[in-house]
Amino acid sequence: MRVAPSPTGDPHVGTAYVALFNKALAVRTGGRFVLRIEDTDRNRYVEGSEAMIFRALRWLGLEYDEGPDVGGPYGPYRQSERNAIYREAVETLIARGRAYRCFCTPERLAALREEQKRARASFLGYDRRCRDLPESEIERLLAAGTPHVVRLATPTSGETVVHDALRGEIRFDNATIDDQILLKSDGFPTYHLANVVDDHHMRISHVIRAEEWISSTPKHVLLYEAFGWPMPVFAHLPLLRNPDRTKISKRKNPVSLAWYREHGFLPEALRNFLALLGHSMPDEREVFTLEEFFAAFDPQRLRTTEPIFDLEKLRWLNGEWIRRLDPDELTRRVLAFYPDRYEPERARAIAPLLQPRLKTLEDWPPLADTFFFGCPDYDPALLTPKKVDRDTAQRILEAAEPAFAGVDPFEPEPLEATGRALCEQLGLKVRQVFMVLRVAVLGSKVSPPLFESMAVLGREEVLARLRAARDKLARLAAAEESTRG
RNA sequence: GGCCCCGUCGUCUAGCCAGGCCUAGGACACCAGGUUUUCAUCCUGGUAACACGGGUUCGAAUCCCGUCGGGGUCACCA
Repeated sequence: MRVAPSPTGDPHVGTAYVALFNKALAVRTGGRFVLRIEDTDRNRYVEGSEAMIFRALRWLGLEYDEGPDVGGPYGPYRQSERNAIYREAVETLIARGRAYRCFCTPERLAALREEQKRARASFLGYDRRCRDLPESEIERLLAAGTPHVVRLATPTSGETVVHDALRGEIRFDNATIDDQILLKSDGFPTYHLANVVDDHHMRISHVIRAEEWISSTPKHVLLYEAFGWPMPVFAHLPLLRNPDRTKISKRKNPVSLAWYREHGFLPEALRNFLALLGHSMPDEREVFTLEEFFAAFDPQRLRTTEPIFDLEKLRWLNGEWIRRLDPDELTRRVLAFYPDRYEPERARAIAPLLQPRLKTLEDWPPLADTFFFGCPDYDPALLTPKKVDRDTAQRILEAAEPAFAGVDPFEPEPLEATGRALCEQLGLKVRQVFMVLRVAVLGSKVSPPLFESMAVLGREEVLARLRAARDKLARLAAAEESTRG
């Protein structure tokens, strides 16, 4: 089993999806999971993206048994380093008459394509002009150093049958199969050749890849046959979709694995979510670990209908995973996510308070910052919520200061007792009083539980904020007074 | 357009292979209620689907055919 991404930019969520199921089957069957870098297109090569692929797969916990940076018995695992193998393979094919050299220029091919399109030809593809070039002509062109490619000589009649483990037999009329280019004029192989040759040499038993490859699979079958190699098992996973059901794409949906990491998604949640798309657990469980997934993975339970990547459900799942984290672990994740921003001990203290309130790690700062960087400069109007006029708010704040000053120990239970006594004393509703205190102490109408928060802040800080709130209210009153006057 | 794949609530899915247990179950989202100190968590309930048409059968979401719909692919990219 293998995953074979191209180093052409940010590692793609589809790569992780395919990797996950390949790895799952490897784990289930005791096979090996291989990472191969398909870097045969020098134009699309992006510096550094290979390292990003390594990192992304490890981040998700999809370690590979063989790969460019871990080695293995069938390396090298980078196609750009395997050119001699492909050239030899191509020579074999030519010698057997299953491939041929083509000297047509890209310009001629483009013109050909144009013409076929204009004529609404049912077959779009190479017209095989070079397929039966006389030996002498080939010699002459070769001697002249004419650039050329090597093409697969597909049968012109009959049909090629692809056995897809998920979809059964898929039949293709050979007349509709193009004479695919195998070796480009720059000497690099195309995907089709390199993929087949490498899968064979690397002992890949199951080719599990995305649905978009179905239509080129007959070419691969033809290649295996031409080489006389045993056929691997093919299985095509459904393509991940945008909300409009088109193939998942950058414009319509985040596809970069780094994006998910950088936006506070947990690897546990992302891989759990991916596993949910296209495969179901026998007991219909939706939240499960990688290990549980591997243990329960059953190729029979793979689906072929194309799933829409629902970010909302991912966010829900991420929240589930955050809630499952041990508070110590949540703290570690947060500190790693926001390096050097939060004091660790206090972060640990509020972690259990914020835990049920986070969907992603990005939800942390708005709730947490008030515990680290002082009370935010909130709108004084927040101190007079519904059913609380200014005088009442003033009374609450004035009474709160001495009341909380005397609480000892400064912990949630006694603080709450004091808070409730205060309500009684003022003859006000808990709801009203607590909201005013919440805004005064935390600077927001939305916060973790009030008294737990106060305990974390400490007596001095709480009293200071209470005083500041009182001043704020007084200034507001004065301002209104002068406006009126 | 040719070829190919796919079609159960808005979304992810169970059920389909081995037809009756399905007045189609679960989850997300949404709506309503409850707990609560705000928000969230948590709990309860609700709306909501077998694309359509034939056929086979005592009986079809499940098997067959067709239609329609969606998607993929047709590069010296993978």
